[in-house]
Amino acid sequence: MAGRRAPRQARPHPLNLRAETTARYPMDQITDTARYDPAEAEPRWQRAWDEAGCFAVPDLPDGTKPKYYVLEMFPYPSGRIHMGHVRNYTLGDVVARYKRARGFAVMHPMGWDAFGLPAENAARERGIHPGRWTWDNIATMRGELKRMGLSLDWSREFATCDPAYYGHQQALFLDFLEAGLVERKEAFVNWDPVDQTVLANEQVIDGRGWRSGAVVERRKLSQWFLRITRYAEDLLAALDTLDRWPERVRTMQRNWIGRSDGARIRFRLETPVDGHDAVEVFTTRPDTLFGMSFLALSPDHPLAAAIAARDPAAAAFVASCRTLGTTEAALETAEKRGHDTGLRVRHPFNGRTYPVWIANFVLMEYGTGAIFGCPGHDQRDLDFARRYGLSVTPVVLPPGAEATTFAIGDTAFVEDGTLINSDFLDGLEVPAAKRRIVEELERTGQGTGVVQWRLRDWGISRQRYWGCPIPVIHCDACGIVPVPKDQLPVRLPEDVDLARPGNPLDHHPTWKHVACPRCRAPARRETDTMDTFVDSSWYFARFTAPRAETPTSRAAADAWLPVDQYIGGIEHAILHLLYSRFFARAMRDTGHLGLASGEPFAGLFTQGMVKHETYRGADGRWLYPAEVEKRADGTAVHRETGEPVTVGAVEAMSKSKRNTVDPGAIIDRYGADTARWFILSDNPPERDMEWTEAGVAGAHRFTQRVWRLVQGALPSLPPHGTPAPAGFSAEARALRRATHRTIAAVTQALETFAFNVAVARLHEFANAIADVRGEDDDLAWARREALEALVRLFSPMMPHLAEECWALLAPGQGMVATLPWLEHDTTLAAADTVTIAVQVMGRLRGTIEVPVGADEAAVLAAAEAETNVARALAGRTIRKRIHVPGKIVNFVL
RNA sequence: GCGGGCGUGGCGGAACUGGCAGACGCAGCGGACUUAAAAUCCGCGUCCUUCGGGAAUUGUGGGUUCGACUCCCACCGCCCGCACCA
Repeated sequence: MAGRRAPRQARPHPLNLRAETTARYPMDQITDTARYDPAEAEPRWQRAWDEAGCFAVPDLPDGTKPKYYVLEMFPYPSGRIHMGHVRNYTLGDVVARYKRARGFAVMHPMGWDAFGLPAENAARERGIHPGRWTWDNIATMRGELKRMGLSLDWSREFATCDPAYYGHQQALFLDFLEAGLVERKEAFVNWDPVDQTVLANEQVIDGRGWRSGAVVERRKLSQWFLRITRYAEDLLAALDTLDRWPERVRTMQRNWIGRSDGARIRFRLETPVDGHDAVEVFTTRPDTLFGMSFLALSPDHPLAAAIAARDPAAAAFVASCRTLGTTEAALETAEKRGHDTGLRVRHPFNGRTYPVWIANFVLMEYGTGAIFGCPGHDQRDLDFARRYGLSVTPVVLPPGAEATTFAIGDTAFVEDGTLINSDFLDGLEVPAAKRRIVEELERTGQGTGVVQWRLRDWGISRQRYWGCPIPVIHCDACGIVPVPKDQLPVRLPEDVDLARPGNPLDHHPTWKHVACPRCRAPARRETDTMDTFVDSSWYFARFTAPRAETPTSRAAADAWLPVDQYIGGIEHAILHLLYSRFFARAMRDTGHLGLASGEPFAGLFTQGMVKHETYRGADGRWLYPAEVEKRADGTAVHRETGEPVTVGAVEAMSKSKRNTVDPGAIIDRYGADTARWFILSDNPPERDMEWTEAGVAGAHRFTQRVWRLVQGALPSLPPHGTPAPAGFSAEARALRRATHRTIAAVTQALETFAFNVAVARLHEFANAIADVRGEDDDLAWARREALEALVRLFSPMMPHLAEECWALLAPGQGMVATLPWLEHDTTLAAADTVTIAVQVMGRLRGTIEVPVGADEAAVLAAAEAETNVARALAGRTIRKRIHVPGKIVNFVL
């Protein structure tokens, strides 16, 4: 999932391989044996965590600890992990490790979003079976993820392409079918006539298929739909309860669901056509009904089809609209065009008739596929009316305008005002006019007030091989027959021909031919597979009991759900998250979950992209960062050839621009902790970050600095667990204050996803520890306290280094991964004295150091006495003295 | 067009509930250590300075306040999402 729409990472360039690059990095030339060696230490600690089972949790928690479910969007197994994955999983791992230390039973699983088109493309291009390609990629990527030291419960791992997973998905489908949540209906699709397949909207580029280049047709096909619209009201309303979701994601979902309040109005046709004697339109502006000038049908409207059947000109017009494609972009750029059918409809109230047009800008998918045109108060209708010379009557008067002189030019008036030229609505304001006319329409049986949704049912049919088969059978006698549950999973056949265009399951020689489960007559399997978004719509529930015999184990699901913290890319703000919200409700209503709220993700965090500078060689070709050497003078050259390199813009890492950095190469060179620390330190995690070599090197310096700090201090430290001395010097008290303030600050930062702030506080703390030089017993004790705190505070971010330091500081005292989080001591964090800023007329003139809780008179006296302040005050009268205890003094003259 | 968000040094960014703007890191410059380099450590935002300090500065203009990065109004710029949605 993560990475399906996001830019995909490149295959590693040969230059990224370890043997090629590490020799250039200076750290390998260093002979200092005291250096921390992540390549040796990290795998060792990963084994230790694994053997101790630190991160495994049972399906049914024992109830001694509160639960916390951390989930990152699971990856699509595209080949190798990329920096986007590293960022995503690092963020989740910090949360998981922190919450574990805070005493929660933490569920933190990982799996694979393993169905999808790239596997079929790879099969075609390289002759590898999609399953083989996918499982190989999973093996590679699992190894790469394990090297990151993530605190995952790997015993829960699964891949969605495994029949052990998708069989349960088929069972869910059958339950949804029985509950009336699945529907088979005709729908328009993007049809590629060369590849003979349905294309997703994003696979249509400029009206052509992305692979074949053929002009895409709009074709009506029978498709399977999940009835997400049944939950539209709840999916919208419940957004208000998701207070730990980003506001913009909620806004995007609101727009997507798109509630609009309006009316349906019936217009009688003067001459019935083929059984149609009326047209129903939807409008949000029933108040403008008296400003009507025409009625327009979508080219896909049934009445348009009926007209086209009799009228070649109409048929030609409808056909020309079809070739435009269904992408929003294609519709947007299209000019408004129409065809006058010659038919007329009668107005519900004024007795007049108006022409019926077929117009290319009217969408069949929204409302009723027909509109009434009011050019005075709708820009689209106005454009259309001007083009075809249709009448324009203003019926809403802008505030302050004069009814006798007001006229519409090239801009429709779409705001509120007072109704004119509108019979019984005259004089009413727009909201009142809307209410009044709906009453009138309902009273006369010509219309009704309705709520219209933009959200459409979810078409899940895909004519693809590498997806979950839809478990139904088509029988000529019995119709659509569900596959009996005891025959699940319906497995994909292994032997397929992907070279032929069209649906591989459909032209498989034997697979689809089965006996009808009901009447035993020869029948055919459904050959469509499900949209891969289905796979990712319930995986979070399956993780709670990944080996259960049924899709979920109710006890496990109810114990662990909802996910407390979900983390992933903003590119899934609408579809994946909306589909999952729908699935949680549908699963609840079919008994698979107890989740009363229907909300699968209580908290959501969307991380930013990872970007990098781009480089071009002398010949204009893109170069990988690993091929480029930055010179001290700021110029860049090719490492091998020495030719100059042009440094371009910082852009999202992408294969096509080759501005990718291979995580494996970074771990080889610096270790996982360095990569994690850099990713967390650079900027706030919701923003896009720039990956820079200098930044990684800086992060790596810090790991070595910490190691030196601990090693250097070790000989002079009292043993772990030594009781505190009776008293502390001022210097020792200051260090302890720094320790306890840092505990408080880092805790606060981790709670609020301000990981970059946590990193900054830990830098400061390390500086503070290094600044303290004395050897007295009390100071040594405070230094141990500080170093132990430092290590434990950075442990969620650099877990391996933390273990390695902890083993030095407290040998035989267990692993940091199993230690509780530190609590700060408010008393120790409190200062004895405080620095107060002294202002004169709001300008800073000096600072004074006063005891905490000093009385106001003393503080003011000290402030006035400060030399620089005194000079500023000399010869002036103080009119007012402001004193904010512990903060500031301000003298007003 | 509608909706959401953001503007702070050369760069990424920090700043609690309105109280010392620029923490921390990166880059750059200077210094220490070294035969030298790397590594490491120290110092440095701008302008003026009589070296005490002073002035300007958080996109722009106004306002509230003893005091504004923070609150209010107007404007400018950038980013993201949606859109013939009737």
